[in-house]
Amino acid sequence: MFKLSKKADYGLIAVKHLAMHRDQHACSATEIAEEYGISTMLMAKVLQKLARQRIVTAKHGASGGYLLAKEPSQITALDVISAIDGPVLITSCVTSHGNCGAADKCSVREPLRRVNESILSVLSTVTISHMSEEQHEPVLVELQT
Amino acid sequence: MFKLSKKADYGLIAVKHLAMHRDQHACSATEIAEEYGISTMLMAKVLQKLARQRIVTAKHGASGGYLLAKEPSQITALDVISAIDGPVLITSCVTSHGNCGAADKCSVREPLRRVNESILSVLSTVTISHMSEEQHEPVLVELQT
DNA sequence: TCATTTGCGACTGAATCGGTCTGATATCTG
DNA sequence: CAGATATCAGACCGATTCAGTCGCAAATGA
Repeated sequence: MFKLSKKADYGLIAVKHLAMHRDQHACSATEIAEEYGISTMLMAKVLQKLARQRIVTAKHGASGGYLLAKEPSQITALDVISAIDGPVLITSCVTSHGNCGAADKCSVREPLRRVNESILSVLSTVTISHMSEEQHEPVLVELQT
Repeated sequence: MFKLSKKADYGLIAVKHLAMHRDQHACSATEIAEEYGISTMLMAKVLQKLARQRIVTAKHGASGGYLLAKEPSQITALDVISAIDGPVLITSCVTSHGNCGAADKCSVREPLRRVNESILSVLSTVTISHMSEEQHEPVLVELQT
């Protein structure tokens, strides 16, 4: 298929939540999870991955929690998704460490690579602040056909 | 993740192959599968799905096979992918028949719906003839942030 | 010191996916 | 007509992936 994992979904929810409650207290995983009716353990796991990629910063201890590490306008959807699910590659063959066996025969690799680029471009154009605003100005993304 | 299924991959390969061998004989599933080193059974299954969606037309019987049902410029990557894997929905909640339980709470639904639109737009801009051409003129896709 | 909270890895059950097999039907060829 | 060649449809299986859980360690505030 062609779907976001639930974890990536939860990651976006969490980051947007943090963006909305910025400059207030740090939000714990439990707090965010309960707000949206998501399993606490799972939300914790998601936030840990975001912290490891320096998208959010963690504060240990009582009354600790998470805070955004950057401005909402500096965090893209691609940042969040790839922090949780790894690099976004629409084809299985164009991995970093090796190709599929029929690489030389495969006639769709190059076109798909360009489609992949375009999707990355879409995902990195949408920032968390975009996702929080109400008005939606159209942006043009260049697509190499 | 965010990946094309192998079947969709094979579908694109097959359709592109048919586009290149158009106006010649009909290509059988076996012929295409062997050309690219793919299992015959699997390629047959993929072509059946493409035939059911009227992207290719099947010719039964000896020296039969498949032919493109439309011009290569009229077949988009989205057509092929959704014929094989079903509708392209990046979020699991925005299905046609029902929402996730936390739909009212979920704050990322609407932004993700717009991202989904943009991806559909990218995929439906790329046609099979685009994927066969050598030169690649950039096209601008509108992205509703 | 103690409660709270993150960090990390191991684990499990379920769902999806890649791929195969079987049998039926349609059609061309000799 | 007989047989070879193809598509068509659905059941089936094993492997991988994914969602979600658990336990324990480490950090930190009260």
